[in-house]
Amino acid sequence: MQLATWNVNSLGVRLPHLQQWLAQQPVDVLALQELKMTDEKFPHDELRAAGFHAASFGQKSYNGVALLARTPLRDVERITPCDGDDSARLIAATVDAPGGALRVASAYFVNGQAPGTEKFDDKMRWLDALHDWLQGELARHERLLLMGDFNIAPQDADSHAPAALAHTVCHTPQEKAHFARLLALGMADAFRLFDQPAGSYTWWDYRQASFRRNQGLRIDHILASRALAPQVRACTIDRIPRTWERPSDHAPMLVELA
DNA sequence: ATGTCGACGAATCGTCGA
Repeated sequence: MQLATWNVNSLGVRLPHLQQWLAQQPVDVLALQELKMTDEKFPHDELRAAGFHAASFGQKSYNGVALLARTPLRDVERITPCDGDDSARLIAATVDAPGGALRVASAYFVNGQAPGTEKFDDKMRWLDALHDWLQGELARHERLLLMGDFNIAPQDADSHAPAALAHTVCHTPQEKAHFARLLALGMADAFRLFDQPAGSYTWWDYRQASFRRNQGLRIDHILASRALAPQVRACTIDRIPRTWERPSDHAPMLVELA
């Protein structure tokens, strides 16, 4: 069974990319982020034609997440974990899987702009709230995958310039501590269950020819619960869609479950 | 610091967010 996560940076613009990718990629479940559209505009017909059931949690202009699956999505929840923040950043659903039902979530974490800004403080609060939601969700669903754009590069190996960028967004000790707290709930960073090539990233800035120079960050992640981690067979990043015309700035990450 | 994108409103660019 193959699952994946992809920040498409506007589904309106990237639907053709998504269709092309799905046509050549045997994924069973896909978590999407940054739809940048309302649920009314979500392309259910096109995705049904591609063979997928879908549930979206969209909003105008910004944010927006979705889950796609070849089998029906059950018990869909659209979650705003942080009091006072109604942005569409988290959706969860249950899907059938070989080893039993699987709870999957697609998350678009607050970006945070820069340490010291109000938006960074918002990010810290949202991360706290996400932690508490995940703790509860794990109590309800032993077999759980949290997939999405975390906007955190958890280790030095996850940044092309860990020293120079140490005090910038996605790199700060506070953000890394939040990532560690999520792992401490019993989650495994699926990508790091395996030996990986150096310079493995999921996001490259559109500016400064960052992709060509592989100046990226690994900020998109798939976390597997304790019960599920032993079934993870592989975790990879597909850089190919980042080479296409008018690409998303993020590449998809895939995980294979036994 | 930012050379790039994308959405939006009210322009055919400025502003915000990433």
